[in-house]
Amino acid sequence: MKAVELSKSYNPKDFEQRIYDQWLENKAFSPDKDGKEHFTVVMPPPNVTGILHMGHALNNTLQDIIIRYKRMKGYRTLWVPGTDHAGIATQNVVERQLAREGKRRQDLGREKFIERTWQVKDKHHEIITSQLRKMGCSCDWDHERFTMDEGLSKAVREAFVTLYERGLIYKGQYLVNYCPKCGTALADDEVEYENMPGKLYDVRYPYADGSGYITVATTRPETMFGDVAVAVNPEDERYTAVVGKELLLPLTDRKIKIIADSFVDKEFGTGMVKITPAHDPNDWECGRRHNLEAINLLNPDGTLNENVPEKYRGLDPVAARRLVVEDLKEGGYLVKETDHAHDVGHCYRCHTVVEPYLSDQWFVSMKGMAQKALKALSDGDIVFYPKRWENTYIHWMENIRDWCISRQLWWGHRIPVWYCKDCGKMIVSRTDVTECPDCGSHNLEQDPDVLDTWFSSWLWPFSTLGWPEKTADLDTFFPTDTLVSAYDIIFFWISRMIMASEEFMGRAPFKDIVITGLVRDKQGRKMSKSLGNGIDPIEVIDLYGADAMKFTLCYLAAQGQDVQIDMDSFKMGSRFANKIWNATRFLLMNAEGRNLVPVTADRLNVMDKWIYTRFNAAVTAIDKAMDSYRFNDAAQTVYSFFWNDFCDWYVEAAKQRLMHGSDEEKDLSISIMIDLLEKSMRLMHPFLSFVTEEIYQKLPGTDGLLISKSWPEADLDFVFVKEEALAGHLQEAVRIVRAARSQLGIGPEKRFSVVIRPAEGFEASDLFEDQKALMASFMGASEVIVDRTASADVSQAYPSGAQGYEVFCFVKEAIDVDAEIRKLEAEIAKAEKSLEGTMKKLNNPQFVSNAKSEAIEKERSKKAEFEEKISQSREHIALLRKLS
RNA sequence: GGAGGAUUAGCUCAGCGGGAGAGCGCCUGCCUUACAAGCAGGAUGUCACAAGUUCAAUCCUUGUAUCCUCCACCA
Repeated sequence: MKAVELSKSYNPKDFEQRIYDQWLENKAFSPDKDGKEHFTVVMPPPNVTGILHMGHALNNTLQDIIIRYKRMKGYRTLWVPGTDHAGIATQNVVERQLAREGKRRQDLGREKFIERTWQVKDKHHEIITSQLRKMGCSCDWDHERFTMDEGLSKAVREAFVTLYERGLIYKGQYLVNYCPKCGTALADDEVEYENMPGKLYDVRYPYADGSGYITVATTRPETMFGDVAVAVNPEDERYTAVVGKELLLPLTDRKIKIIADSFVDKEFGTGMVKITPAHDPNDWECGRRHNLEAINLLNPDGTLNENVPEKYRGLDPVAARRLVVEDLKEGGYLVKETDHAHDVGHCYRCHTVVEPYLSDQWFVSMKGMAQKALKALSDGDIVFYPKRWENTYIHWMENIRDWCISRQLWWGHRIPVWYCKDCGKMIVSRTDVTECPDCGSHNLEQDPDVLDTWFSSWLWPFSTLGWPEKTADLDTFFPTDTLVSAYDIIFFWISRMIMASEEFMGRAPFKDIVITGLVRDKQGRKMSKSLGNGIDPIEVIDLYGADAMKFTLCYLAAQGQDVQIDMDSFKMGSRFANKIWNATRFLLMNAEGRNLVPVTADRLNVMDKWIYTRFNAAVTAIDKAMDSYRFNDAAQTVYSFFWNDFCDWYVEAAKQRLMHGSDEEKDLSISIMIDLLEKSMRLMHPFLSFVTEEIYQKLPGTDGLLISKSWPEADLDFVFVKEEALAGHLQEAVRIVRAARSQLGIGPEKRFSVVIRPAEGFEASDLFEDQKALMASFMGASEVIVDRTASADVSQAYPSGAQGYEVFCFVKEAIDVDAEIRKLEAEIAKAEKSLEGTMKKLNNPQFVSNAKSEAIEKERSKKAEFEEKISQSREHIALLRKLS
């Protein structure tokens, strides 16, 4: 045959782009119409605010590996790609742009602002999808979705209106987390708490009747203008007498009462708490229990409003606090200030301090949905990998609170609610409303707010497949199978998808939930834009290639543990890809002019049988690893099979036959290796997609694309347990001689003869005899003699050995006798120590009666081994002594 | 306050109830007609600490220490 010649070095840039285009042209990512079962993965949609980072690379690598594996296994695989409009985050990006131009969003107006945001979306979308292509993601672009495209917008409305009709969505005035900078409400889990230094102020509130005063402790004195009561614990005997008395609120002329409420901690501060319902969640609850008014002190921009005395109006809370403290001090109200570190909520997008803020918002009632979501887990409909995340999920679901879904933003899905400005009617509708159904007025106004971003992404597993329409896709590919995500969005996204799916589809959206770790830098810090410690996947691809990146990430992705990497980490994948390239290059060179023949079991020698056995073991191990999402195990198996077994041992051994064999032997040898290479490409394709595809297409006898070929299922006809063990002995003998050579400082150019003396009944004696030539070449020996009777003059040689045989290297002149004797003595000491441990076990009657029989058997063989080692070494010492 | 994770070679990390592993780094020798991004050989560990369970513990249990993450509360 005429073989293709590979370029001298591995250069992924030469083919990665071309291969990806080829996959696209051949529609290789489309679900195969004839497959057996479906297998669906939906990609967690990246935000269109930025570009993909290493975390995305890890996620998408694992998804791609799963998808490619399942595709080769014959499933109808669909991987749905897409992006998320990312409400606040994207709006912030645009607002920052505007700020640089000295403008605010109000200067543009809603329509123009949204238009501009779409441009930002388009730009980032372009970058993100090109990154995914460069990574080699085999997602079906025909199924790509965006959370704000037409179909998904329809799904959002359907979900909103349906929930409203089911009484699960309501509107009301509540205390919500509010970011003054973003100008919008936030959900509870969008607030990040950070411990900050602060002060605790003890403030005197005088009794209204002038009979003295009480002292309250507060960290936020500026909110005192919203105080409507002071609370004490009903069981606090210190204060039972004063409950009900009136106080005069300092700096104002307002009177408030002392009330009793059990939420007050007697131990904290003075045991007296000022109640400010509009500015503290606990106070809000307390106020509701006691029917107290809530006085809102804040404007939407976070400054103090007309409900505070004039001199404080318009100030931001920090400035107001300073002034209030000053005035309290002056009025003699401030008793003391103490340092008090406490957690302060910050906006998860812009990191501004979040204020509790009283406002009209829309909420989803969550308790009922959480119950169903919990049941999905307990029924085994969903399974977390690793399992420990189930606790996190359960805890969150059991403590769930209603979800604030309205956002005072412009970028997002407009809330599908209209208000009639004439009769005041509220209309919740799936379609746009232009006429009031009650009074017929056309004077309608849509709710100005948009929905939380997650209100669209929680529908992702079915909205992307066409819901609420009954589409063929939905019918075929839903429910999806595996979701791969990092743990930081279990609450935001995963939990809510499960709830939405249970609510709207009546079942879980996916079965397996694979939680990956976070990607960190070498200092263990999370990679982030602000720290500037992120690694751009494209940089990695440019330097090492996509396969190097994929393989390295997979190799490091152990069981949801965080991975710490830097640019150099990817060398490992790069070296491996290079190794594959070069092994192929060598084999193709040797295939030149040869006839490829069918490989049948009866024509195989012991090394052939060994490598086929190893191959099948690798297949089995990878199947097992993939079934439990142990990606690193799979990657390690691939690596050690191809590099250590195939290249280092098998191909090296085959060189003998290739160089010195008959034509027939050469044909057989190269045929076997090409066969194994072809199978290896299939085995490795999920992990190193580009280089395996490129090579596969150049192998003789292949046609079509590797991506669409079948997985190399384990072949029991090519598993040879006995030969595997025999080949192991051969390798060991080779290692012994190589080690001796290295230790004695004998260069590779120096040849010497080797005598192997097998013990009686040693199982590999015949093999050694048969494979003398091969062993000699591995050992660099001038000749190998297998001599059962030790007729050679062994006393002139360097002695060594293993269980079952001894090895004598005829290199008398190189031996430092004293050093070698010391070494052997050390080995004897070590073996004696091991023997002691083994004997302790074997002499222990409880071990013999309780331990598993394999364990006992193993100890017995260890005993024999150690004993042989000791006696062998003693003999060798004696031999060495004769030399000096 | 609650929950979870980590602690194994110089570094990054696998692993496992029965003789301690990988990659990188390091040392020695090799450009052996695929690959120096390579080949061969080698050194390095009280598997955090302490108790317990077990015939047997790096692995299971409990406690301790250090580090990290999440949740809740914080007047």
